[in-house]
Amino acid sequence: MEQASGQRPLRADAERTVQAILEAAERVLSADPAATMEQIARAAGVARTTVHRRFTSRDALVDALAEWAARQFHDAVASAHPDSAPPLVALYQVTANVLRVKLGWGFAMGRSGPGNPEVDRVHAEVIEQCGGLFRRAQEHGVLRPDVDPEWARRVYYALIHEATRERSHSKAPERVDELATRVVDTLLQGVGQEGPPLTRDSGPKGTPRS
Amino acid sequence: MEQASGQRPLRADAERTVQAILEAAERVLSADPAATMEQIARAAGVARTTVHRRFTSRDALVDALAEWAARQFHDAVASAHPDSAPPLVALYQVTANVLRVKLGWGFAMGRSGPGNPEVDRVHAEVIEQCGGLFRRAQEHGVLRPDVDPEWARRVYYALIHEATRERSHSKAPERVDELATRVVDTLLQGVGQEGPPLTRDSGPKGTPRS
DNA sequence: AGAATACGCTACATCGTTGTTGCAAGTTGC
DNA sequence: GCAACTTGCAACAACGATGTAGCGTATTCT
Repeated sequence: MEQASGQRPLRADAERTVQAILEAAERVLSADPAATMEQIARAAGVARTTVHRRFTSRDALVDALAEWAARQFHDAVASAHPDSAPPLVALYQVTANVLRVKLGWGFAMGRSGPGNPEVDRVHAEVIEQCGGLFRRAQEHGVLRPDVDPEWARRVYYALIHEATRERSHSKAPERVDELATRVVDTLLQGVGQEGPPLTRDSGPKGTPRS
Repeated sequence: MEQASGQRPLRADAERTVQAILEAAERVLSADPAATMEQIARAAGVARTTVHRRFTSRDALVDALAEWAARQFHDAVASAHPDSAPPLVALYQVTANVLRVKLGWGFAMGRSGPGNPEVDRVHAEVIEQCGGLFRRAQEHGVLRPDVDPEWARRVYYALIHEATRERSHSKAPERVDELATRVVDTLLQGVGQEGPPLTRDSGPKGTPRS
């Protein structure tokens, strides 16, 4: 077992094949989570038997995929120094980094599920870091004191996920910055006008009271 | 084809069986989208063959489920009068109604996909209504003028979806109101302190250090 | 009560997917 | 150039899920 993880040094072409399979699996499985090995193999431009040679089973393949994505995810968050940089800077940096990764590996990151314990461990670690960041943000007055940090984190995740569902997947760096700005803006400010909305009546416009 | 849709008047007990199957399918499929007919049948308390008697195929079952959920979704939105009530009232009402439905039928609503054209039509209609509501909200000064209405709608969907992922699924009415309040609050205000965050430097704030 | 309908159960046919094996041909690396 | 490695291809076995059919029994409706 564990053929995909560098058990023994693979030859150059074999290494490329593994990479091609992983990328194809990402693409195909994000479109249809129940896709067959045949579809994945065709998308990777290899024979189905070759896929089985590199990954002992279908589960092993999606496991490797999830593990690879989890590592990318972790690195994207960690490289933004979420527990040392100023909260707002770190928040933006984390957002941009994660978006960059998730734009290309959307499938493998969503389907974490209780499968690989290693993947769960990494995800929990990331949640821990995000939680710490949000706590610091709250102490620094970036977040409102009365919001549940857990809810804030989940909203944050959801916004990032939604941002990756944008039309026209141009992975250009400036596009990522634009998306990150929108995510952070929406997270902190929402989409409404200033002023507490629910405590006031439905009073339409007229008195924006600038 | 089309056995589930009242082709011919079913007997009372048969009608109940159909209902039980749909509810069980919702529960089981939300836990595992690739669940077997056997699992669904067991969960419904009937034999697998009975499921096949009521639904010609597996696809027909999930189709019926999606159609049923789409109708519920549509009714939940329409009954809030999204294009006549004051925007803020309508927004809250729509949120509460949709939450009420989705708390019990989360699976069938997420998996819309390009399957049943009727389902797609209903969903498009709902999106149309939401779009109109958000446009009116913008005109009434509830939404900021510079936000993309489409982005606002997607954020709205994501927040509702996230709210249904809460621990402890108590479908108590007051719980729904609490969730709806949180969703609308977060949508309009976000989770941050007042003031534009990204234009200012990382400086935490006016020294809250109590 | 009687006819129609619905259900559970068993058995069976079919199909698609998974995973394996062997061999020939092509590629890489020394 | 040669040995080791890798891939494609074809064939095969095993498995689970889907869908069908028949029969005996239970329920509903009138």
